[in-house]
Amino acid sequence: MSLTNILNLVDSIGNLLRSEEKKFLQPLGLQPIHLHVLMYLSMCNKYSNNPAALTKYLGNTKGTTSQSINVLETKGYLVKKKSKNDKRIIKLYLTEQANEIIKKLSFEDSEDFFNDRSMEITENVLTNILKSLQLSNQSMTFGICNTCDFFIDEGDGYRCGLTQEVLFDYEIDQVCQEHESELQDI
Amino acid sequence: MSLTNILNLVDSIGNLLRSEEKKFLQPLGLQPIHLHVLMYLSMCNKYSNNPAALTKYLGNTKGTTSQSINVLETKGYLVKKKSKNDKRIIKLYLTEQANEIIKKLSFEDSEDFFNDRSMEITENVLTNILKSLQLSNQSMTFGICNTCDFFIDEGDGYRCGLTQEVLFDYEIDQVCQEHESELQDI
DNA sequence: TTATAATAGTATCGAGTCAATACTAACAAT
DNA sequence: ATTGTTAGTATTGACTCGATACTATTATAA
Repeated sequence: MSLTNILNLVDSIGNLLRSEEKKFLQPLGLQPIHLHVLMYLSMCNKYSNNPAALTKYLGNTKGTTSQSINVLETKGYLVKKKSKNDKRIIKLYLTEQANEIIKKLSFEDSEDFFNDRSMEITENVLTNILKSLQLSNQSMTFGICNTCDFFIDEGDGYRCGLTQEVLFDYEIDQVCQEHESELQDI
Repeated sequence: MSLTNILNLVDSIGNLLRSEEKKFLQPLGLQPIHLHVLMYLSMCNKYSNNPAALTKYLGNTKGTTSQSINVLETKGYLVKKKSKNDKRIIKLYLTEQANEIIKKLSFEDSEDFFNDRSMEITENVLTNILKSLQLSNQSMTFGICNTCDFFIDEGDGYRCGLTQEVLFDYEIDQVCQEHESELQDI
């Protein structure tokens, strides 16, 4: 019942998932890194779908990230658009072709080995482990929008306290690179 | 509170751990795959410390595994010994140099955000997720010796029901490539 | 208003991983 | 003996990744 045990389990599950991913990606001519890029872009919000955020998320150099993006662009999985506010920034958008791949790889939640309470506890424990790892490594600050300290519920809508922009319903579950929060008690 | 949420958390924690691993390995001139090999060899039992088991565990081809092992041998992290029973099989043993690296990367369990019951539930849920993934993919059968259906507790000692060999105390917590078990109820 | 610095991203090259293929050696089976 | 299977190695080509050097845009400062 130790943190080490849990992290070893996380690692084992991760190894298995990656091993299965590989078999799926092989016929498509894609590498694991490319799938990570697609998955990230499918989760992230409008402040976070650029090469710099990807670089931070993946832990690679920006040159490497640039190459990964080019491969995906050439193969038709994403398109680049220059940001209007800041012409240095490039926004990345997934194509329908990419969305189909992501759909195939998402898990169906049909199987219910576990009761809801167990799932809830597991989710809380893992969330806190993730947060504390992020804190102790000071490296990554990614998180879900509506769990952020800057998130504001105005009753008739939502707002980001950092950018002061209004948030649409579909945006509040997305991953943001500017995410900040303290640990929760459980 | 869904399986998908939990698997996404597992993936995020995995990404973060790998990202941190990379920073640690860079100065040593090692790649992530090499650390996975070392970690596996530090956990596995005497039936599982050979290139074929590593190939199955890592999901790579045996040629690729052979190369990874050669790098680690050249750099002094492991030694090869031919098996006496079957001269085709090579047994892999970690050196002291490798054990030091593994020790540096193991987590200290000091921090106790979570109560024991939460940790226990999390461990059970993750264990069952791992098992069910292994079942549905029919690929990997690795697991801890004493959770195996072949494991026999004889009161005054332990025995493997598959090989019929006596198991020493330190062996019953190791990872085995022949592991088999059904899902637990929780 | 220029300089200067900082930020976002790209291009290129060398080192290294990985898959595919073909190979040797040892064991198994008939 | 033979044929087949299993365990591992060697080689080659495609590709990833990090390092470095580069352009373009924005921010800061004198």
